[in-house]
Amino acid sequence: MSSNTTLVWFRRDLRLGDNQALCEAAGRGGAVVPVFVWAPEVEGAWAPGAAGRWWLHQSLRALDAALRERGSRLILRQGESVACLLEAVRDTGAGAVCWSRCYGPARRDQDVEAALVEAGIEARSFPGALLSAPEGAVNKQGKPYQVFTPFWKAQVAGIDSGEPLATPKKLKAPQRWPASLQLEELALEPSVDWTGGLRGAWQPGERGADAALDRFLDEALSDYADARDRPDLPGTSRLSPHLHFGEISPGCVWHAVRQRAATEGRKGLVRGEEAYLRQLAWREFAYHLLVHFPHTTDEPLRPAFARFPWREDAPALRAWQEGRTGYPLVDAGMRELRTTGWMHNRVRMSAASFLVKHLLVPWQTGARWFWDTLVDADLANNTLGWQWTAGCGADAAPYFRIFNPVLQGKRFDPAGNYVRRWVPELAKLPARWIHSPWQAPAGLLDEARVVLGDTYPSPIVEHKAARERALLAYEAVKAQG
DNA sequence: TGAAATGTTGGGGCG
DNA sequence: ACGCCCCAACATTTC
Repeated sequence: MSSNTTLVWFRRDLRLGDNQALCEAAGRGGAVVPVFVWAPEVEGAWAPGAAGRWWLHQSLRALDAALRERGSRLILRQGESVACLLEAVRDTGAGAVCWSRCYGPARRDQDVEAALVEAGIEARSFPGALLSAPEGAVNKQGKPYQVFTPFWKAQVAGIDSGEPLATPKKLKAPQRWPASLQLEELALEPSVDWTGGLRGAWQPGERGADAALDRFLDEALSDYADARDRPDLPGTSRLSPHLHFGEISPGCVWHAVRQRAATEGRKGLVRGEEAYLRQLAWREFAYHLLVHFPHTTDEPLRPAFARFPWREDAPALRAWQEGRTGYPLVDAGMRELRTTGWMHNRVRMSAASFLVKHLLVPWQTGARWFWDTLVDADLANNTLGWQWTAGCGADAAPYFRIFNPVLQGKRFDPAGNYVRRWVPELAKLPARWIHSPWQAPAGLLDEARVVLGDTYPSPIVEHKAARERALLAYEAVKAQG
């Protein structure tokens, strides 16, 4: 025990590579004590959901294993963050605490920093979860950006994130390790195991993140501009949960994509690379909005939407959640979500639009369901996505843009293979009818063993009528701007 | 990061 | 050969 021991407070940066806080601690030459504090109460209503807790459990185990390969280990504590950290400082005699900042409405970072400073402990925090720190970013009027493209051009597009920081080869252990809870004691995994589908779909942890990035670069990036909209193809990066938990840094991903152009001797980026970096920039934009408008997790950014005549419709909500709306693309997406904890973004837009516009259920209700079921549930991205869909957010889709789930299916799942995978009771229908089985000739339905209203539901709302109802509801918002 | 309604155009069938 | 109509294809506007 000596005052040149440094605590590394792991937050949502569950990696050893390109980790500023860890490198800072290791570079001091003294002992390093990695600590994770499970303090869900701080986030209040937005404590991690069930799927996110499952992922967190796996990721903490992977982080501990990686630390042990380097002569270290992860200390687990549970309770209020300030109290736990001060206690860990006392237990180890540490003189400093390093961490990667978490951006969001919770004020934990500020509380911890103030408490450490007051206790005479050095506090060093780093912006490792984002490409650029959001606090000071403002437009020419001195206000936060509310439109993506100017934000992209001024704040993100030109970033050169440079070489990622190397992984420390060895971490000096303290003379005696402080007490730690067992991972199981945090009770992050569900008591009734429903996570088989998650286990089959993902490899949480830094190694899984690196593997996902390598696959994406080798197999999907060049076609990303077009294939990213195709839920039937492996055209996306699938990095979202890894990025959420910081198993890979956005700077590392950004650098890897740009490096690809550099090694091929290109000055500019090809379409796919540019399109993917823009997606990473949407993540930055989401955090920018969350930091500057923290109330938008629960309230629409555009105040006029307080007047919107949302409906209470428990049976329709349940049908949506369970993937039995009668619209195959929506149902496929909602079942993919429940099974794997993830849904393709193109389908997220269609499914979310269906809940908000066809069913007139409040976007907050959808956001809450996604929060509990997505392994990549992220307060910034989830808030942005739902407010975008509902038309009440920054740079949002106008309310009168109403997705037609049949047309979206025909356009982006042309052979119907995505629907066949997740809605197997429709698998034998030919592509022509698979997105609108109610229009199929009776003989074909018979051959495909489909009985509407029995083996697969009839549509719970009729598209044209639902569209007109949504447009009528929107009048209430339009009236006074 | 829509879709539907409405408008325009041009090729081809046909009297 | 000509004008007329139909309608697909595309463009524009409206929600």
